[in-house]
Amino acid sequence: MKVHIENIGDYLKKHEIKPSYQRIKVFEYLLNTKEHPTVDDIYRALVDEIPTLSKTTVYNTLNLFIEKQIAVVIVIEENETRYDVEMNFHGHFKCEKCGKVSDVDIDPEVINFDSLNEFQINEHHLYFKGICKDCLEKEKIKN
Amino acid sequence: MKVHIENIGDYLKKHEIKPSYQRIKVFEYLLNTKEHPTVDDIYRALVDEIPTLSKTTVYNTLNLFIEKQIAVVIVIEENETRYDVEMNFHGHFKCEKCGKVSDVDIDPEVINFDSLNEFQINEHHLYFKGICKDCLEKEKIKN
DNA sequence: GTATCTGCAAAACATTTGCAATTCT
DNA sequence: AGAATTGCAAATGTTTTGCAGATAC
Repeated sequence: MKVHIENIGDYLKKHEIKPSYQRIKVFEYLLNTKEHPTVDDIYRALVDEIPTLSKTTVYNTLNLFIEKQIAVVIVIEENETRYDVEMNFHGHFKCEKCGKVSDVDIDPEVINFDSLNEFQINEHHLYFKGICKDCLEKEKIKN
Repeated sequence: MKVHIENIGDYLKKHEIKPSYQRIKVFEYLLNTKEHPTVDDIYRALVDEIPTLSKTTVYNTLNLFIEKQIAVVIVIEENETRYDVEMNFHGHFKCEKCGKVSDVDIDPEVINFDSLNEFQINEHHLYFKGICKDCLEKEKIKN
């Protein structure tokens, strides 16, 4: 599902982003995790490896990625801004029990409603909330 | 498109909400406007009529509406929490030019993807961004 | 050596909380 | 009077900004 990227430095350069150590690490983390992390998740995941890291740099880096269109913001809940580097068309599901956010494959053809014809659509955001498989099974076992 | 409600006081009572003046006015505003307003929009719209109104009350009121399930939060963008009292299944479109948020009719049947089968879905949120009809026409006229 | 990038501290916002005053019945 | 509601002021949390020092080419 995730984009395959040979070399992060080259990928950043291709998108006019100078590949600093911090930027490579943030991008690498976004690429390797499936958690659609928040700024705080990213910061906490990297601060051990980069002890001087600041949240400002994480913010700067993410805003740059978004400007250069190699990442998108996903906001499933208020007060919880998450980031995604998977740029293919897909939806997101958030489990209300465990809080995990998963990707959902969606055929873009399906989202061609008549009611959208009057608009020029630039972005689709499809969010679903509920209970994930794992949490459903855990509940079954309990009962 | 909007729900038809005879009497807001009775409607609030039916949902176990004591119909104070502030609550009636906030609900009335949500019902009559199509703008999917933010807290600030609501506050600014009502403060002339209710000069003692505070944002805290608007927040309290909206949180109560959400708890009692007569309103929902819509978050199309980070840092922009909006509210909607239309509880039927529908999507939202936000114009990137004029900032207006419109309702989008969607057949719920269409949103039955195989990829969602492994989840128990409790909420759907469908957001679209782009340029609205009016802004597209304004651009045409300019050129 | 000059541009850029990083990260601290402070500022800017949005939302929540504690609590005292007000209102409603 | 008693219970609920309102709204001020302060607290909290998130994101942005200004700027000085560090880093890279």
